[in-house]
Amino acid sequence: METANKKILLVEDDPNFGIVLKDYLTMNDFDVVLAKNGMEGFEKFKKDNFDVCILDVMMPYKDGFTLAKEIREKNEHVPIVFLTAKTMKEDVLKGYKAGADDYLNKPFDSEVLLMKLKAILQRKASNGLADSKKFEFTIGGFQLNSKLRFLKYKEEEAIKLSPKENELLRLLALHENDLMPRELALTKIWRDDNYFTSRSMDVYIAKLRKYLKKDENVEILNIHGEGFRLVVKTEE
Amino acid sequence: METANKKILLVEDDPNFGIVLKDYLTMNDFDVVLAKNGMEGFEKFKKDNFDVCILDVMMPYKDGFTLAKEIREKNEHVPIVFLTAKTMKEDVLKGYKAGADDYLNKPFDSEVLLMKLKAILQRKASNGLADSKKFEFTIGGFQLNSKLRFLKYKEEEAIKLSPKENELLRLLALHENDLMPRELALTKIWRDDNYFTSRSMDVYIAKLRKYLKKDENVEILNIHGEGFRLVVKTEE
DNA sequence: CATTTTTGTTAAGGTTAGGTTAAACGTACA
DNA sequence: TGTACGTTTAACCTAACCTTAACAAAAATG
Repeated sequence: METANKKILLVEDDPNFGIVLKDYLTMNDFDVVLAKNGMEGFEKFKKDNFDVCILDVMMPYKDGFTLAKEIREKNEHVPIVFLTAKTMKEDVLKGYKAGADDYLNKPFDSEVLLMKLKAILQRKASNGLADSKKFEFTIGGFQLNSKLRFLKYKEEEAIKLSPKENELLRLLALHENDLMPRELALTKIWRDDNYFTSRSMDVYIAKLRKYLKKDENVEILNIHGEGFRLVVKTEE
Repeated sequence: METANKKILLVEDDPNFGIVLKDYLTMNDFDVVLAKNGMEGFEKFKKDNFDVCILDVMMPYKDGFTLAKEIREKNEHVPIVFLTAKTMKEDVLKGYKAGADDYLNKPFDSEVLLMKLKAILQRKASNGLADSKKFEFTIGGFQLNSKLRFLKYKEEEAIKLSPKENELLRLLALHENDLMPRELALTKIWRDDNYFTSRSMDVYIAKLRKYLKKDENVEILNIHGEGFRLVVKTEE
């Protein structure tokens, strides 16, 4: 189903080490987004969906623990791994309290990191079927929580979604920037693919478009005769 | 439901270290069973149910990794933490392959171990089971004591809760900010899930809402067709 | 270019779930 | 035997949800 690589947010202030690590992970089939400080890391986190975050603890302006806390507020479940040169007890405690999934001392063996990442991703995956477990999404300026069925735009009050709205948006998000075939939604959500369910789905697409209008970088495009595509323009 | 302490199987061949660690964990409210080698460890594992296993890697006759493999065959999910003096890459890799949940180098800080154990147990707990022995909750400005069945707002006189009010609010609090499925409350509290018990539950939700009105940051939201959500807004 | 098919959108209708209050019921206990 | 308390049932109303219809616009078709 999902053939895409796992996406990693790597926040590391040492440019040399950052690049090396990024390349190493990329070589091992991860999609890596590198941020060079906590601020940038949080911005990038908000704009995309990651499978794991790797955070350096010692960073200027915003340290890894503070960043982790902010990330947890946006997404309760994304695994976080800390990197640190320090071995002080205080830091370790702080890290676990912030919801760390693992902890690595620098310098560390890159293969160990790789094993840890795989262990973490597998743990998440085995608690339920891979992406059927995924219910938190970032869609441009929106935050979709499809377990609690709400859609939140920036700091605005969350909008409640109906079951159909929710499942449809979730399906679109799972295929972000890619085709979400009409027939897929109809069989998965409506359990039946006929003229009327199809029209019903169009009604729901219209509803979602209305919600998503708040962010002009987000839109649902139609691919005539095929399905829909949720696109998120990422401008610089 | 579960009032018992968490049970730990500790397998450690160094008698001095083993006793010290056992005492330390016992002091911290764990039930510890100590085995002094892999063979004995496996025998004890088969005879009881453990919440976590802590295994020394370097042991005579049967090392920790081999033991871990045997344990995994008996129980796919019990968390395993390795202790080792070695720092060799090989061993770390072997450990993760054998399904380790964490990894600690000796000598280590005992408080770090404690945090790790808690993190692991919490991870397991949040994946379903173990709704534990929690009876006191802070809900915004309220204090719920569900053993004594009262709800206190700030310094006001405590309100007495009826058994049903109490259990329902407790269930909601256990799932604070998360979905508390309708069906869960009905099966756990009403022992039956039908039209009338469901309506009865709605009546109790109304009662609780009335009590909770005192704090405008606390509310019970409905998730149509799914259940309820006790939300506590944390303003800054 | 005319025609058919697909999609966009809004609104009406029907059904079910939930919110709330009050009366009925049941049981323990004075 | 009545009254106090917890709980259920009834009743009524509103909100939520989904489908269908209707008409307009866009895209494909020949």
